[in-house]
Amino acid sequence: MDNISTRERIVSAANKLFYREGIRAVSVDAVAEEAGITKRSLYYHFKSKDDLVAAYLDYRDLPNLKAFRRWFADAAGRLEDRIGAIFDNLAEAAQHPKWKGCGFLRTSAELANMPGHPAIVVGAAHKKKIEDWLASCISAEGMENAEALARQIRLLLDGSFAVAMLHRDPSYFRTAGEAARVLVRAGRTTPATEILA
Amino acid sequence: MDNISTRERIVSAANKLFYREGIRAVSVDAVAEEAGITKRSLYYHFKSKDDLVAAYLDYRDLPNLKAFRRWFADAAGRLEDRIGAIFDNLAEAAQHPKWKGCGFLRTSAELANMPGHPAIVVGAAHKKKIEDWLASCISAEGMENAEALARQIRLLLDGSFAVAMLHRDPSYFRTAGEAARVLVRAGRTTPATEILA
DNA sequence: AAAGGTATACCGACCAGTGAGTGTACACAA
DNA sequence: TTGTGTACACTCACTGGTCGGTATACCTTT
Repeated sequence: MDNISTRERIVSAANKLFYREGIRAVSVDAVAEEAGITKRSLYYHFKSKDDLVAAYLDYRDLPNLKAFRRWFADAAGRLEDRIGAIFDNLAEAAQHPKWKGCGFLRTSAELANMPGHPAIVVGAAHKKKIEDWLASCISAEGMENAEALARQIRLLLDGSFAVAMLHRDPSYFRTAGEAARVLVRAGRTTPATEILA
Repeated sequence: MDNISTRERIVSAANKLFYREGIRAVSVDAVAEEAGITKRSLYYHFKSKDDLVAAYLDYRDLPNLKAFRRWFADAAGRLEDRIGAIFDNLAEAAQHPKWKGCGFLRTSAELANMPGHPAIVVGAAHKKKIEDWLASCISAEGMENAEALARQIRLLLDGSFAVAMLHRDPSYFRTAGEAARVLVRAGRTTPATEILA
């Protein structure tokens, strides 16, 4: 078996550097140094940089999902307000000076020329989880068009990640939150067949 | 004066390679070779790779804007249908095997660790232009909440770029287009103060 | 019109540094 | 004694960027 704590130190170092600088901008040497080991030891735990990148995203998967769930659970009001709260919390988080957008989206953008890359698989799975979770929240409220609505909200989510990062302006999250509220309300009063294409 | 045609050959080569592979994945040597010149000559026309990257995005600015304007102008129906047509055309374009998402967004994601990078400035300006143009289209229809609505639609636009690329699934453009239609309709029946935060 | 100067546009060769990934040896624990 | 985990030293291709030099064209000045 692996020495867990070393492996975790490596992934944590990778998370710090890859999120801050990007994938190709960070060398394996830099990750090893940040983790306080040699590169050769890193290659004992990971068979390639590509695998390390996938592990980096995997490392972010659960904490991310949990934050979303918490924000939603802690919010009061109707469904649209609780979904809106997710965007408000994101706007808050994006004010932190170390915030650099969504690691999953940034990585997938950087590796867009390698479709089957393990990190892209992890990233796509993460985003699907978010979408599915949103759909479950919506259908728990008795709405029938949950999947379509969840997709639309997810589009606003990822759109605000991209735009807030580009302009370094967290207020786009609030704009997106408002749009999400409108969509939820519209979905409640309109039959699903009109929302779908 | 510069020899225009050489400079243009360089930018065109940069466009081809940077869009296909990403910024850091493409060396200056590779661009020079694609342009059929030596690296030394490339550095005669551009003072650094960073400048070349900015020129690459600048090269995409106008054609992109024109496509959007054309799609909107050629579409029939009400405002929501003409805006929806943009998304439908994007869905169409994204089916092309060479489609790799939005070059502006991908570049800004890759260079997110260099906020003042000339290419990011160009990218942000391009996206602002799109947003402003959308707002002008909306207010031309006599709607008062044009800026807020344009922002929301732009969020859906960039969101679908990111998501369609991640999953390699152009259908997200159509989902986003449907959401945009809903937002336009809601904006017509609701006073602006309720749309804004 | 000849001579000289200057700016444009290009190239081959090179530099110091960095990239991902390896071969081998050594320490420790079961 | 066998397997796990770590380190040093290494390969070799490639990186952005630069040096010195050349061919051509145009613009003066005589």
